[in-house]
Amino acid sequence: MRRYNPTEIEPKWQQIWADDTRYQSKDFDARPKYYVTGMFPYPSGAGMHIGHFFEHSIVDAVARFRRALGHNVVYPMGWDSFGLPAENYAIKTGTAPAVVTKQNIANFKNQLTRVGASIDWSREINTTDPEYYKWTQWVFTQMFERGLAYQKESLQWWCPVDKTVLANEQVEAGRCWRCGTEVEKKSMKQWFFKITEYADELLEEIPNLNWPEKIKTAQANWIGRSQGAEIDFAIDGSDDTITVFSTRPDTLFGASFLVLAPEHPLARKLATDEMRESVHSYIDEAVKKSEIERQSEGKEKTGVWTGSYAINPVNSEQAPIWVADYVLGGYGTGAVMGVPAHDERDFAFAQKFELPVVRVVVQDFGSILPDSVNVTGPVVIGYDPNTKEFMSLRNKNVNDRRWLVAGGLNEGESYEEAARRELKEEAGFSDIVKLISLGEPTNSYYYNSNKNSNRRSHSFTFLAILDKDLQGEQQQESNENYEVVWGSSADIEEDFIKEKNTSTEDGISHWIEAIQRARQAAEAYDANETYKPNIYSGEGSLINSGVFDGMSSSEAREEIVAWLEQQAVGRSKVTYKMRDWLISRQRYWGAPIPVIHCDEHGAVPVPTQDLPVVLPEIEDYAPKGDGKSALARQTDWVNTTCPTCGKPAQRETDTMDGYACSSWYLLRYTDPHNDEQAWDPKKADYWSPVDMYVGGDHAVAHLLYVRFWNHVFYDLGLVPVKEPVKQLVYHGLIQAEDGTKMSKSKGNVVDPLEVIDAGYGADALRTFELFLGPINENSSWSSKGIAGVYRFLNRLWTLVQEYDESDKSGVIDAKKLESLTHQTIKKVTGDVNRLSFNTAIAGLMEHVNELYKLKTNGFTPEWQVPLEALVQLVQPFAPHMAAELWQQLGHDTQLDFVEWPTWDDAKIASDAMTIIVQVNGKLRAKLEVASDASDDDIKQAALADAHVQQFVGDKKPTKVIYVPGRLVSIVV
RNA sequence: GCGCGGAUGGUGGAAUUGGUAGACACGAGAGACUUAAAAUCUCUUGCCGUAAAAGGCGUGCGGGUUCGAUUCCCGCUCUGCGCACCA
Repeated sequence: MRRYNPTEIEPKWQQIWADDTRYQSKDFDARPKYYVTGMFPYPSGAGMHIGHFFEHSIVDAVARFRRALGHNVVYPMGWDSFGLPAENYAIKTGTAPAVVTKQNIANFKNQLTRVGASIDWSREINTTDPEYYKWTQWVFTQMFERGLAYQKESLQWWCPVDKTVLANEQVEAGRCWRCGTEVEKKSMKQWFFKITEYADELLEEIPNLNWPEKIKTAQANWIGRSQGAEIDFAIDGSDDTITVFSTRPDTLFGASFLVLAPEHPLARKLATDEMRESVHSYIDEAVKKSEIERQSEGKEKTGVWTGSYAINPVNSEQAPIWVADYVLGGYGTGAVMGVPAHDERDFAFAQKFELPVVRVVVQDFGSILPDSVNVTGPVVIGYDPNTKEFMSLRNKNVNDRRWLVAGGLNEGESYEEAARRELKEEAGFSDIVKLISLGEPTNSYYYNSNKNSNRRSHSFTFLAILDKDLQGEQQQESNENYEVVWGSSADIEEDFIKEKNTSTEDGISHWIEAIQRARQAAEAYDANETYKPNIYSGEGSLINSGVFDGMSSSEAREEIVAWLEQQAVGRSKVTYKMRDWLISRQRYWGAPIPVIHCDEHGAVPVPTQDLPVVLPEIEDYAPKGDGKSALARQTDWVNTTCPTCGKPAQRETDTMDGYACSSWYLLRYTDPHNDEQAWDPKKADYWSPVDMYVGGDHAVAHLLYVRFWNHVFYDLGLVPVKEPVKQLVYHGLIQAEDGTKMSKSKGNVVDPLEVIDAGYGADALRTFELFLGPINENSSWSSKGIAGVYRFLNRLWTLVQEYDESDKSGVIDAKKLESLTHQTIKKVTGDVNRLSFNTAIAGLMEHVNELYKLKTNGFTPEWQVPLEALVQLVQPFAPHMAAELWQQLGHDTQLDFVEWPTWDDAKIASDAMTIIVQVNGKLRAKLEVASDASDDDIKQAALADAHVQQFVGDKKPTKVIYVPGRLVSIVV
């Protein structure tokens, strides 16, 4: 018998695959195309790790599955090889980055071969190859001509160690994403791509993407579209105006101050003589501060008054103008209106600097009813700190405790006075230790049948600290109807929630809110703290807002903006969080930005026929901290002539962000060797979009840029669809055995080649990585676990060997064998389709276990077909073994293109089925019945079952439910 | 703080539309083979209970809907990730 020896068969098949062209995809083939790949890696010196292998296990399983389904599969591969590690290595050692890169690529490629990935190497690309970056540069010139690439002097994040500018996406918590150094701000002239022009389009397409929700929301948040309004505030005694951006123009009447970002152009100018010095020094400090310093100060607000006032356009009231760094210069207009009553940040600021708080929105409970008459008054909840009990009222007529002390405001009475009065009348308490206001007022809506009108009950809620033993007489009417009861807040709340679940009156949540606030206030009282009510920043009804009073905030938003527009002091406005994409890098190892600076013609793009602008070979790669790349010192290279006028001119010395190179590589795969154009649109037509793109990194940056470029290409007529990636698969990480992240420094990295060479082989490694769990979740490596998968492969191997060597004269239950096989084909096919590889493999294991039971009666010739199917099913996971066994089963065809097995439901079905019987929802019996038994017969059989009878007994079943093919549920 | 996920045996995980919770695997235990070990094969394995059954309890916690809930609804707790003073 041949032993399973992956170290022998795997290299053999890898050689066969490398020697023929079976994995080379054909353009314009009549079969349906399937384009699948993983995110191309940066070829680091460390080699591929277990995560790369995981990614390719997924891609390769899908590629092999699709090939067997009859698709023209392309599984291309390439190298994202521009980047800092190679350059830093070059600075240290003087070795040209191109040399190191070449070595690393060879290493990666060898590793990929050793997993048995069915890659079409004829399409291999490399971003550092001039043949490739020629077209990256060409895309830049296209962008430039459409006004989508532009140069701008701006303050930029600067990493003092890597000596380069960083994009917003490359700054993580105020630190450089590469080296972790605190970043600084530096003003420089930089190149940008105008991604903001596509913000709306990119956002609109998100819902149509078959991508993980997580990524889609991350992208939507990143784009950060805000619908709002710009509002112009005149400045008292000046011709300047300040325009603020707000998503809540409905709160305009509550704007009691304005705040400018330190970077705001008017910030210094508006400082009055007395305030000039403090304003200027505040701004100087703020601008100097790094992001990390601003953040480390937490939420503590700082700021300074300019001494000037703005005029609120709706009510002509004066609003002091402040400068504070909690307002961001780069977002909106760099100025906001302070509405402390309805914005937490403004509230904190107002508290600190004692600015007025004007409440203009009241929270509504229940749906707003038309023509509501306002009734106002307090709601009071009693609390006895000695017993920690809360007081409510029990309604004697309906016998529930979901009533609180509440009432209307008498003429001239304050809420607090009314609260005390009601507490005495309704509950009999006149000694109140303390009356605590529970913050923001609320509205609740109801219909008053006595008065035949809708009511809006506008109430303030109070917590009354009481001693429950000091209860006096209730007023007679109250006494007749209500009894004072005490209990935990949860008890009371429960009664209200019960009511809420059964009642149609949605205003009930108003009372629940009151109780929750009361509980918080009581906890604060017990802890001897002051209760700090939350400010209300949600939707509601307007108050203190002139003619807009009573409107819902959503309605008022429109009405107020309409009014502002009519007065020409405001306008509806959409703002995005996303900024333009900064692509300039002051580094050597990148694609040179193809621009020539001419004194006369400014920035001129290099004409297509002069591309590529090739990176010159140099001696010293190190940047000198002057904000320029090493290229700037290559005067021979820098000095050139203007393409427009031919006069002396200089080359741009910045290189492009690596993300630019990776933003179009998926298209280059469709036509990788074209030296006439970036790709032939006909080929892109055939292959686009990518059917499945697999990765586990870059939720926003890369995946947004790829989309952005493809949208641009679509507008240029170069691609057939707007969206480049149909389905995105985002896999989790494989962590170390202890559940922590694998890292070189921790020394817990599992080397995939070591696992293969230890004798487990690539098939076991691939299969195990897919068996660990759902691919979109993180999982942990397990050295024991891979042994289990190896055992399974070994059992499968042995099964075929035994069949091969047997005289095939056994006894066999052919029907069982067939049914099992079809069942497994169905399961594995379905599971692989939905990328549930772990359950597909489990199904295969189960199948092999069953076959082991069947083989105890020996083999027969009928085993041939089921074994062939099994080998086919295992092929996406363990292709080497599958190829070997396929051959051993007597085939000289390429298994890759043998049609995937199909199943027949009729062959899965058996004559008998198991019906479970439940009595009152509990499992009591299992019945074996004929598949064609009638519903009534099954019900009768269920009732007749002795065990079921034990539970039914003399009681008469009130209901017998039969779910066909599944269960009988009896209710007694 | 906001957004998006997740919580199931000793462990990783399964249950695709509300219908036998714990597939499959690891670990553990027992047996067969062996002089012995490894490998291999077979069996047991959620908890309580029992000689064995019967029975009871069980999918983070508290409620609800339903004949029936891991699955749906309401309210919490913990946890992972993303964004984070974005007005």
